[in-house]
Amino acid sequence: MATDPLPVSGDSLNQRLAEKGLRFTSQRQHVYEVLLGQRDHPSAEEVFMRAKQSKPEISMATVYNSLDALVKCGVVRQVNVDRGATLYCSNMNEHAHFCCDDCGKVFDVNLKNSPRVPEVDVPGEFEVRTIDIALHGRCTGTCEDCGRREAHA
Amino acid sequence: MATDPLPVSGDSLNQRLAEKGLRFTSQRQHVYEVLLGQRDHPSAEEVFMRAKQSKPEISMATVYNSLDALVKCGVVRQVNVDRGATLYCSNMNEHAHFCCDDCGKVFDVNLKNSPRVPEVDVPGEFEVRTIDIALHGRCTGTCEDCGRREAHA
DNA sequence: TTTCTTATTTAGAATTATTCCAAGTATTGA
DNA sequence: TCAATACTTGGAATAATTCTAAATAAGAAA
Ligand SMILES: [Mn+2]
Ligand SMILES: [Mn+2]
Ligand SMILES: [Zn+2]
Ligand SMILES: [Zn+2]
Repeated sequence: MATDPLPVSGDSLNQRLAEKGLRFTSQRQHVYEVLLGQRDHPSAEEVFMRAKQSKPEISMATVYNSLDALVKCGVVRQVNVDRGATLYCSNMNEHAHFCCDDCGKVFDVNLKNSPRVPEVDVPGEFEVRTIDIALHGRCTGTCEDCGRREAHA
Repeated sequence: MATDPLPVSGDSLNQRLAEKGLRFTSQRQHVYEVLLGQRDHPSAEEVFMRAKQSKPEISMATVYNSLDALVKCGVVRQVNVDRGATLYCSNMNEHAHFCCDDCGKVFDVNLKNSPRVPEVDVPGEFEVRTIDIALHGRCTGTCEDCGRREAHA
């Protein structure tokens, strides 16, 4: 599916961070660029490995910090689909996630137009901010990884 | 919200397990009863503590095994809302989860009638089996725990 | 029943995922 | 330019889950 046509970048990221009282740093920018560079659903560990390629001195702690900062300022979302590591998604369009229980890969799926968001009966004492929709099942197509539960993407 | 009016029990659990080639054991039954006895959203650790009260010899590994077995045979669902431990829900009615980002508690919320399930555009190569809907926000009501992120329920 | 086969349980070790820490460094704003 | 504070870092610590190998229980067959 189409990913965000307007990913935040440069000064814009700076602003987004500032709005939340967070500072703009080269590490945060770099982590964000890593996410934009390959728009799949990597774990913190995977982001760390990609980030090190062009910034070998970055630390795991900073990757976690940066991911948290990016999530807080709304340019990245967390994806929790199973018992494994949290994944990160840089597509901020409204979409759901399909997770293959067989190969573990996560894919974006579009929500159909109209009432995009499921109609929920939320008691008054709850203030809803975000809604995460996760579909589970199997990818039946040409997934060469299906069958082994290791390979994530 | 109302929890499942027909929780599986006794022979019925036996059958459900058998259908999946799993054996009925006193541990699995006990773990299931623990979940039915307090229908909130405990973590494996929490289930372990509750289970030990009336069956002190049960082990953590068995709790994980039992929870997995119960999930596999469809009488319990897993709930993954954040970076923390996986939670377990014994309410098998169709419902969504509200997770308070402040106090961490998870509550069941009803999906409105009509198209209960969100309309998603799933590419042909995916076979959807289950859909999980998680709402995030804050409980604004009389939550005495709100403000500290420890206490889960 | 008795026996055989295989699944399950158990305690504890091992792994994985994430958070915490203390010291040095960068950023902000006065 | 300086002080205050946020951020980064490597490594230790913790939390969550999985793995292991030996003992036990369950189901099927005889
Ligand atoms: Mn996504
Ligand atoms: Mn529930
Ligand atoms: Zn697959
Ligand atoms: Zn709350």
